[in-house]
Amino acid sequence: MRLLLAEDEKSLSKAIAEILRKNNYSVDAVYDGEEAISYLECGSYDGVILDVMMPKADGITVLKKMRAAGNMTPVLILTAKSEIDDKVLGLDSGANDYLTKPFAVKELLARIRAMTRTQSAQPDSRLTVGNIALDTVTFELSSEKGSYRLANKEFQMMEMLMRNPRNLISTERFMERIWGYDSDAEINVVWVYISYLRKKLVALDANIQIKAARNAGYSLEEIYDKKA
Amino acid sequence: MRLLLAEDEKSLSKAIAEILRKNNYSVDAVYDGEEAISYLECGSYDGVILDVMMPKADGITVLKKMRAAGNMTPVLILTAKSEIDDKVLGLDSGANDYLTKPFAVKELLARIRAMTRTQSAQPDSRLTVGNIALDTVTFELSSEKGSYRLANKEFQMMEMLMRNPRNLISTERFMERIWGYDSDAEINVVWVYISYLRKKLVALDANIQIKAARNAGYSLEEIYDKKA
DNA sequence: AATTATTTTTAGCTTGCTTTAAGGTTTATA
DNA sequence: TATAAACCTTAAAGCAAGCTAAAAATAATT
Repeated sequence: MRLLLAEDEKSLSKAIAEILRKNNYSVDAVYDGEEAISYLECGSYDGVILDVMMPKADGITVLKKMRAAGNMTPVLILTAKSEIDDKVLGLDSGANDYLTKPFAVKELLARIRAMTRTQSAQPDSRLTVGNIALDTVTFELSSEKGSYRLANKEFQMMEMLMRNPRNLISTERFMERIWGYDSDAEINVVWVYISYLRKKLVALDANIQIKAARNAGYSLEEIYDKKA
Repeated sequence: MRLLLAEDEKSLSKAIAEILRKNNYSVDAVYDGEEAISYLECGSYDGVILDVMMPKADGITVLKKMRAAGNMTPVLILTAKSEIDDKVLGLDSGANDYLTKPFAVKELLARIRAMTRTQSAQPDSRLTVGNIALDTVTFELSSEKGSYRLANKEFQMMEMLMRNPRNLISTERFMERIWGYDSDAEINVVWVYISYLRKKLVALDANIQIKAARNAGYSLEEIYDKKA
């Protein structure tokens, strides 16, 4: 599940991002409204968390822009003020929910779950590329040959790959998304998981493979000449 | 007994939800009309409590939509105004009962009991999965081997599992549904009840089991290879 | 008030996911 | 073709999630 977090206060942003990652979300963190807008233009997210007070473009502006552009991704507004005006403004502009700071972590998680469940639960429960399917609910990677229940990190890596087939994803991007910007894990860990995934793909007799592009990253490609 | 509570005023919603949970209902709380509609689409409830004044879609609209979709779950309308017009409007649209705010807790409970008794008592008095049955009236979990009377929390956990066999239910979802998301109980408590239930299932010689998916949740699965 | 039933916490244990480490392989470049 | 850097693979150590028994706390009954 992919989330965009737009919150300018760094320490709060880091704390939230870490919590979300611990709860198996892939998080992109941005620190101002303009950044948020440009991230929303390229990436596809399952949910967006917007602070109201941000430099360059406030949360409501970002929200209005994305709705105007036809982006219906569910949005949770964060606001320090609990004034009715702000709430109404947010909801009128197309927010799905709001939360006033300070908030309980549990409540944030519950609201994100509710928001993403209601809006998008059904459509992308299964990702398929080639003869391989990934169930985003049960974490099962399967083909007609059988299936594996993926572990967490493994799943997130495969999810990123399968959501962008043929697209190059850099090692740093994996690290940033899944482990977080300031994680002290070695880059090596990505290689290890790539290796695990490849082994499973072979066992599943997949007609797709994870191709490495030296110095650039990885991409999911179809196999045309299975010489077996 | 599963209820959907749609009430946008947070503090009131929390209070009602807590009271209902204390009275052995499983409560899903939502805070606007759209959420209510999408919850009604997926879940199956024994009763619905709808506030009239809500953002995005008011209670009457929600009610009309669900009736139009053929959903005959009993509905109790909550309204702050005591005007006849509102009441009539609600009942005309297919509500089973109404209550004007403020109301006495006892009255709310009595009305919910009455409403659910008349309309839906019959259909799902027994849930069965595999060789195991759960009586939702007497709280008895049974097989041909014998039966246990489950305690409250135990029952609610088993009910959630048996209503969605093979489906993954996250630990947080259990917490949210049964304890409420603002409960301060440790997540641990879910593990404890899972353990109790498993022990009983084994004693009942069940051909179903509760499977854990690390970091994801639990699911009720059939056992194919009982090696005994 | 005492007993019993239920719910929650505690704590030690087990399991298996995650990460590191270490040695191997490939590819680019001198 | 030698070297280095990037990448691959496996095994094992480290660590967190989950399990369970038992005790403590709370609620319901007698």
